[in-house]
Amino acid sequence: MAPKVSKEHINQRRADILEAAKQVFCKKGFEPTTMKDVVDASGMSRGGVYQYFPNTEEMMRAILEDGMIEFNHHLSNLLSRHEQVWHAINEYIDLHKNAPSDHFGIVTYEYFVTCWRNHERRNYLQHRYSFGINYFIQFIQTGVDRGQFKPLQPVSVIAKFMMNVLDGLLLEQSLVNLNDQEKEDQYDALRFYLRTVLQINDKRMQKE
Amino acid sequence: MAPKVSKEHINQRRADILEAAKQVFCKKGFEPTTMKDVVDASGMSRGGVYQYFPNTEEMMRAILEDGMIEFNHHLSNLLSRHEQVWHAINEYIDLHKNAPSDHFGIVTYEYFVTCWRNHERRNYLQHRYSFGINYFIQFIQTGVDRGQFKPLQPVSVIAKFMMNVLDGLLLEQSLVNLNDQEKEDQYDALRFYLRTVLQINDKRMQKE
DNA sequence: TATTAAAATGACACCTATGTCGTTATTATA
DNA sequence: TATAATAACGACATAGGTGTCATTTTAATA
Repeated sequence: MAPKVSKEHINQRRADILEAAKQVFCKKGFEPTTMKDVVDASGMSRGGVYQYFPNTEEMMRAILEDGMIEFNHHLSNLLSRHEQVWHAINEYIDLHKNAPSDHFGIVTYEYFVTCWRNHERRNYLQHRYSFGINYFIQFIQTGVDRGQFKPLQPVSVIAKFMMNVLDGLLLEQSLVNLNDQEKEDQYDALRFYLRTVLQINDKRMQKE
Repeated sequence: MAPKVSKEHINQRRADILEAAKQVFCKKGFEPTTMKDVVDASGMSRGGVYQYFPNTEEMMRAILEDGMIEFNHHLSNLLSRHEQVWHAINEYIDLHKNAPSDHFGIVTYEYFVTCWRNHERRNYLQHRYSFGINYFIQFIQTGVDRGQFKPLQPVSVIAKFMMNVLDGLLLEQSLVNLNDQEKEDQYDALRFYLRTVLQINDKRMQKE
């Protein structure tokens, strides 16, 4: 006989569980969250949840994947939408700056900061990291190709530095008390570095 | 009657437990480490360890405090040892760069990255953060006072940015595969930013 | 050497999460 | 409407960590 429920139903169920899991993660953090927590939050039965995910690790991974897809969707065509690459970079930075202020960002850090003791998790982080770096490299290289940047350091070094700073800022915002001005100042400092090291070619650009 | 053992004995015992705890932390990470782990690693009895520390949180805190004292010891008189503040900053950066490569650095991050769900831990991080920032501010301000720097951004902003970058680099080194050259490049990028934003006044300094 | 404060021991009862599995409810097909 | 595949349920046995406490050992003093 054919399968018992529709694909949509399965997907919905899965999404419900992930929604519940994300809520618990945001409230308790990743490590302390137990399968029991998610079961309770989802309103489903123990066996029911286990049918979809064997542990919180898989749930987290699934949430991250979904988030990645959404993030890429936001960024799609970024470079083709801006003649000035510097504007594209600023849009990226702004998107980063205005990330949702739930705890999920910091929970993601918690998840990755422990990857040194989990091979699979480490590989996954490495993959994400490379992806992010390549994104930035592509940005900068496009600026160089269009004759807008004349970088004083290797493009890959600048890309890594940018990523490092952005990650650090998200962390900093979540953990220590920074007011809006201090936050803005830090992003300004990043822009200052980028403007300087990229030697942006257009006078108009340097103001913003 | 007088107390049963000497102060030295108590301190030694305490130090032994912390040594064992640190080893377990480095091997397993902070969260997964149980009191049982530390008891087993220390070779003491359950009750014996509990007489000194009620949980792993207190152990971690004690280890951090000891480390802080040692770090300050390394840095003592840094500013008075260098006429050129830029050299002092570089010594600081080098000390950071050559931090021991055991896992304790990253375990410390794990500990602090979860502080948003633990008030006491958060206060402690805030205290540490302020301390670090003030250290950097003092550096830069001294350079300004000595007429060596002409910063293009507020001193406190530069200090925070520097701290952010250094923290990020430690994290990056621990989690993703960076070879020595890439690592060096990232520290160079930080120095590039600092040289530029501080407008170091002495031509000789700008080379190194 | 005898005394005694307290350091150290380890067994114990309690608690909570885990993963499984036999049973029940559900729904797409015949 | 009957049926059969399977989604969903929830009780259960297991495992491991926790904090305590009565008991034993230790070493500074008298």
